[in-house]
Amino acid sequence: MSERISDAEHAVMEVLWKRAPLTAAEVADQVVREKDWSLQTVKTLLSRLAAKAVVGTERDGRRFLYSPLVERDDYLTGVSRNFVDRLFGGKVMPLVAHLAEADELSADDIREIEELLRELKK
Amino acid sequence: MSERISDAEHAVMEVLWKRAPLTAAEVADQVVREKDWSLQTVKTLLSRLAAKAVVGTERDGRRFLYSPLVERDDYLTGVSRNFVDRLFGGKVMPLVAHLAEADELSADDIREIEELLRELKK
DNA sequence: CGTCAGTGACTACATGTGTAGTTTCATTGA
DNA sequence: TCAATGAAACTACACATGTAGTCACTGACG
Repeated sequence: MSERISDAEHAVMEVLWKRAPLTAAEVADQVVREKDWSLQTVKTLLSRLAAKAVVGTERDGRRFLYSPLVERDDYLTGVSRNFVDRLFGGKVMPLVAHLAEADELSADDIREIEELLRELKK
Repeated sequence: MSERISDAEHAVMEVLWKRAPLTAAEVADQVVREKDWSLQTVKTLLSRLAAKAVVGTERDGRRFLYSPLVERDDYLTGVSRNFVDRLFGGKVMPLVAHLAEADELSADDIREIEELLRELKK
């Protein structure tokens, strides 16, 4: 049932996942380093996220402090699963195979992943 | 510049990637096994894909035959790259690590991926 | 030859998304 | 005290998307 987070909203979430709580202005300051958006745009996104209960608000005098209510990890798990399901029939192997074939994996990547898998088996 | 393919459109593409060219009715027949859509819906999706030049049309009497103009592999590469870039800073390792931590990888998966990586190094 | 079924073309319409502008209200500095 | 400032709330608006409905045409069948 977890609410959908759009691309633009995601950029805002990344800021809050780094540091929170923040005011809208502080979030906008950070977001603007990446995206060329106006303060109003960021505020709209924050409102939408709050409406979806993906971020929480806490009154601080006349303004709000925003904090994520969803863990970044949980979010990533959700979208990753969805992604792998939709595009690779739910199997991770074809995804890795595809990335490998498409030369998206460097030798370093391969070594790191092998290392990781070795750890996992313990 | 490659045109965006929406989720619903993607389901249609999967059918055409399996076999093509097909008529709209044939595509719909296949799609309906997965999604509970009407023939009209599938036709709309085909039109939109054709408008975006993601599928090509060839007149066959009074109807059309549809074929993909985009390779499945190229499409997958595009979306995978985009996905990994947006969510994992362009690195595949964190993605695999994440899936692993989230217990999305079975022991079989791990073995298969190791096998694949071993092959790659040759 | 007239009718019907199948086909593409066009239309529809609610909701989501990107991207703000405008309004209203309270606080604070002069 | 009063005006300017800054914050949230509300409004806007075009385009994308999911999900069809309707229309007009044409060829096949009786």
